[in-house]
Amino acid sequence: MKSKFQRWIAKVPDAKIKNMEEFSAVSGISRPTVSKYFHDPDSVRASTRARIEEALKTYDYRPNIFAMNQNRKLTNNVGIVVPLLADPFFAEMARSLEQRCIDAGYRPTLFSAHGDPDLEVEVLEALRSLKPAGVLLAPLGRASYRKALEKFCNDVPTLIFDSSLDELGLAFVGSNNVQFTSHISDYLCRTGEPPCFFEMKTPANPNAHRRRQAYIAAMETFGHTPQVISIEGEGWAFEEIGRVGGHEALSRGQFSTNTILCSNDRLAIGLLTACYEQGITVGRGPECKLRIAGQDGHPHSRYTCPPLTTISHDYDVVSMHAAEALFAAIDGHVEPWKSTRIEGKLIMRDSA
Amino acid sequence: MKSKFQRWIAKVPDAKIKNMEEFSAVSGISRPTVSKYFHDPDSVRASTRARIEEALKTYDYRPNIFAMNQNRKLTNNVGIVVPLLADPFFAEMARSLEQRCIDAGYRPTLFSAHGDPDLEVEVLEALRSLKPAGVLLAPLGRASYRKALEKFCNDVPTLIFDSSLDELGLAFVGSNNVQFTSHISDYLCRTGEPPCFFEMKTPANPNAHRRRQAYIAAMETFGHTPQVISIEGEGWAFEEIGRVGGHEALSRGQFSTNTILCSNDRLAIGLLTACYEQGITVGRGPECKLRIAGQDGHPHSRYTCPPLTTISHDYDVVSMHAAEALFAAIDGHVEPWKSTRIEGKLIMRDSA
DNA sequence: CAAATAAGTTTACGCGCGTAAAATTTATGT
DNA sequence: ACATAAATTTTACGCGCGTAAACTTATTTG
Repeated sequence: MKSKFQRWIAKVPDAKIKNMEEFSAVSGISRPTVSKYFHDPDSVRASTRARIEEALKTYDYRPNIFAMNQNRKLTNNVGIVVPLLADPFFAEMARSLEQRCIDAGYRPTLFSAHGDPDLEVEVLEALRSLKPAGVLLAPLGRASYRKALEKFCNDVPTLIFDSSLDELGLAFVGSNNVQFTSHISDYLCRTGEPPCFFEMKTPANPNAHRRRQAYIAAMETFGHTPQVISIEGEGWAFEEIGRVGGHEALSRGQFSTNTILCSNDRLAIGLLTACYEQGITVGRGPECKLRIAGQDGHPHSRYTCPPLTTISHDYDVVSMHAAEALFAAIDGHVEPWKSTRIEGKLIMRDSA
Repeated sequence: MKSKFQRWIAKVPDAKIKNMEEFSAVSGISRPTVSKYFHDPDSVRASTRARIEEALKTYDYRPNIFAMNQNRKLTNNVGIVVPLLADPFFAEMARSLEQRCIDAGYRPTLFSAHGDPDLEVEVLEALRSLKPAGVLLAPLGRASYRKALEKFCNDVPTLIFDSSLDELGLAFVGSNNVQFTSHISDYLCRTGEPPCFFEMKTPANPNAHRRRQAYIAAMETFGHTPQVISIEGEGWAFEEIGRVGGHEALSRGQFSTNTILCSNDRLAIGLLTACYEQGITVGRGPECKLRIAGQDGHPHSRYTCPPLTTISHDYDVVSMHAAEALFAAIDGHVEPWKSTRIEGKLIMRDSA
């Protein structure tokens, strides 16, 4: 009866293979072995693998993903969650992480909290039901609901990146914000007047606090008086916040030196616009009134006028460490919680 | 025996509900009815719904998504596919569409082809196995593999947005590129010298061709001689292409008037940088040498120096039409293929 | 070449839920 | 109140695949 079925299929190669049963029939390999093959092609003998792949060419069957994931202890899904996909920094990180997941044989799914903590929690809930093998999470920061995250990390292997929350999850991988700010502060001090620090009073991201502190520490090391300008503004529209806050600070003469280090590039971009709108020239030349620097290496920073001097994340290295740490954990290589912070590279351009 | 089980559960409310069977026991509603409820809460009697939701509060059970989707003719998954998520235009469209899907009760999943046509095809393959109820697809354009897309559209209800490919899919919703270019060309002609047109010779997006043609038509209508500057460059790094191409065109004196209309905002941003680097002032003032305008209403265009005059997509309206057309098709409201093109809004800023 | 080991085959069951059919209960209307 | 329609319950089966156990065949090893 089986051979009869086989022959019938052989006569109709266009016939769609409905399930693994039928495919095992036409490939001549038993279903459990076919199942093993799809779980891990290297787990079957080379000759068996060849026969399966031969049949695969003719009948292009693909196992039902829902039925597969239903019973498997672990799916090969990996969730990538960022606070705001519209921010090119996160878009770039997400792209890089997605590629690494695919290369490692996982199925990445991208989620954005769109800047909304409630949505972040909802996303994690949805993610939970996907039974992911692991999750790469860049939390929203201070606005995140600590308890919900904690609970999630207990249930799902989660690697935290970009901004750290205590010792949550498997590990943390991100940039070394202290080094960022120290390094660029040092550069600014050596090349001109010591910088003021331009930031949001209530930043959306906890890294901002580290940067402010690192700025203050750096200035004291160099024997200068730190000056922090904290502007109003809520949410993730950093450019507009920087522009409006910049106008105010400029009008009130709040900047005590001609050099301004911004907490991040997007804020700097807004400040540059404010300067333009007030007719204030920015740059290193003698005719320029102000030097402005950012932090992040935002994809857009090359194209501001003047091009923005900044200190850039090492996107590739951060994403590599993050992905590899997660994959190691998924493979059972348990390690104690650890924080990895990658140094940034100074990018000298015309703005400072 | 059933009541016994029920009582046992009642004594241990912390016990995790494993499946619908157990949940139906503790809720006192039969499993088929519970199943109906999760498929559509309004399909059960109000009193039944109340009892289920009461139990839901105590036991927080959620149906297994894989088992659900396995047998359902249609899942409630909706795929959103964009050519490049790192482009803020698509990031914004994706965000908007995602929200509309959630509001309509669908489960959106975001995909980006990252500018790579091969990846686009792979994404569609992966999407296929998710058995989506529908897909919102912004194709890569000329580089897309027509046949793969066509096959996909035959199998999955697909709405095409942003850039149209013949009469593919259920329908097309996008911006009216002809109106875009005509409108802003008109504005530029009325307020100064007629514009040259600055574009990529081999654009990544087919809308670029429409815009060039509309520019030429508009110029002829106004009795001016059109002049198109087509620069070299492949891929999606438009800013850099615009900057490098801008330098070349400026050095060679290729611009026949003092006004340049760029094919899109990202190209304009690169050109602005090139102008800055050559010390050429851009803007409307008498001291300015050049006027530059873009097209798209890119999120960043407000923050260039000078702020970029552009014509903006009506993001909200486009995403609304796209989402509603797809949902209507999913609900079985079959309509002949149709193209909807939304007009853009002129945003006058300082650059032109 | 026989023994040992690895890989594949049979058989069988379970996962969690969709869904159909028939029986039963509940709501609706005159 | 009673017939009718609507909703729910029972019962039962199937989806496509994971996976365990016992057995058979193929490959490796000494």
